[in-house]
Amino acid sequence: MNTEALKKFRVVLVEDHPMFREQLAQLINKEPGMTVCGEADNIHDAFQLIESKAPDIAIVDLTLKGPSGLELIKNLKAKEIDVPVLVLSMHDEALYAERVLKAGARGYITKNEVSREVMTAICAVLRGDIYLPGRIASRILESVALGRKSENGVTQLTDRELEVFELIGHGRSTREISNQLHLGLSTVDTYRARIKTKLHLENSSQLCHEAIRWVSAGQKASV
Amino acid sequence: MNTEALKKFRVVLVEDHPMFREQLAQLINKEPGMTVCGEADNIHDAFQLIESKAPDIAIVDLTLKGPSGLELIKNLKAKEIDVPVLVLSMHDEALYAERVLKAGARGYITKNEVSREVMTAICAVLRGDIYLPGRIASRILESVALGRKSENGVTQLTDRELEVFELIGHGRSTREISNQLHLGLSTVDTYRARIKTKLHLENSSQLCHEAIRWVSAGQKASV
DNA sequence: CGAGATGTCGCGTATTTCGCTACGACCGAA
DNA sequence: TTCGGTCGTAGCGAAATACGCGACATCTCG
Repeated sequence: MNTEALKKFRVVLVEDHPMFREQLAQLINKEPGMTVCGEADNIHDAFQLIESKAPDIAIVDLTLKGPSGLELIKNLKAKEIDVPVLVLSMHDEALYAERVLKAGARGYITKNEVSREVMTAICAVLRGDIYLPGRIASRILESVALGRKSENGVTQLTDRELEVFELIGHGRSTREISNQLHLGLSTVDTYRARIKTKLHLENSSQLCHEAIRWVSAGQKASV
Repeated sequence: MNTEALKKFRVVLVEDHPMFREQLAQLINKEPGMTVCGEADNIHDAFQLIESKAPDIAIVDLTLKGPSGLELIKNLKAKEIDVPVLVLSMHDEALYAERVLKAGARGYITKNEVSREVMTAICAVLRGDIYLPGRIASRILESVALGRKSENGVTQLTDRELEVFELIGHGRSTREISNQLHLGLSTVDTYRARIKTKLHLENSSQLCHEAIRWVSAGQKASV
């Protein structure tokens, strides 16, 4: 409207559901102090966009077609492009939150939030804060309180554990793994248990789930 | 605006992502000839809502927490509640479109559409037409034309089986699935068995593996 | 040296899987 | 209309697996 409105916060959206992106853009543009300065639906375009526009904040969906938003965050960090990232995810899981935070994101919200929550998060991140909904924050803090030495995720697995983890990710059963690795059944079982502990997984379904995601993500995810 | 606007089309929304629902509601209410007359985030509430309000159209998300939107459509049909349903799905696959159409829905669009496309679909369904984006329509016709013998795997799963398959793909255990779907444990077990047979899978590890592959591939483009 | 991490394994119980059976509803072909 | 097939639902019992606990030998690092 007037000249003083020039100093709006500039936002980049990275989200591959056009409809969702559109509405998110609308939500942001409606806000007097903000404006969407670019949109992308894959990490390649997103990277270039962020590099060229240097926005005040990037809102990134975690599950894009192609490489996930996590990659984008890591790439940005690797290239030392210092833009605060707010992750918008479909997954209501502390595990993902931890990873993206570790990768350098400044906030993690899910698509289950109402838009007010989203604005709150955006503002917090713009202010320089880190934003996490209480539900997820408490789960993360819990695991930290339980004596976690920084390193989250797969990095803290021992060689053997990782080996087993990857075989699980390839759809092998415990028995098959024990044969393939010439180990006792119970040994593999122990590894499974330890992996579950380290990765904060509840049961074997989740273990399987994470292992497969890990494997098909091509390992390059979290070095 | 004026009195003649009284005869607005009344819309019910069934969608469990608050943010998305909110924006969708706004989109509809912004339209002069339409108004949102109710919202629900699960099929139980949705059913009662639709029964009591008798809207001119229901826009239903396919993937809700609990039983899927497909169930809702079937229930409505079973009770002979005759409201046109427009399905809004995350999946860009003819597979789902076919199923919901067969169940009685009058339209199928994905969250990949821009909002104008959504309005187009709503209007078409209100007019009594069946609406399908060309991309999906052609794929359906194609498979019909091909006589349908090809049946590559997942296609031949029944609705229920597919539902279970997807939940497995999200890392849910059999127990969790039975709770979520309000089925007996053994029922879910039967579905697992049938899925394994149809997909030629040896054991639960492979089932899990395939399910997760399917789910994570399903969000992106398709065949 | 001693504490802790790692690789290896077993045991007993709780849970899950798996193969089989079953049954009503529905649907299409004979 | 009857027969055979599919679908959704569910139970049962045996076998397999998961899970929590403990154990012990190395190895490594402070």
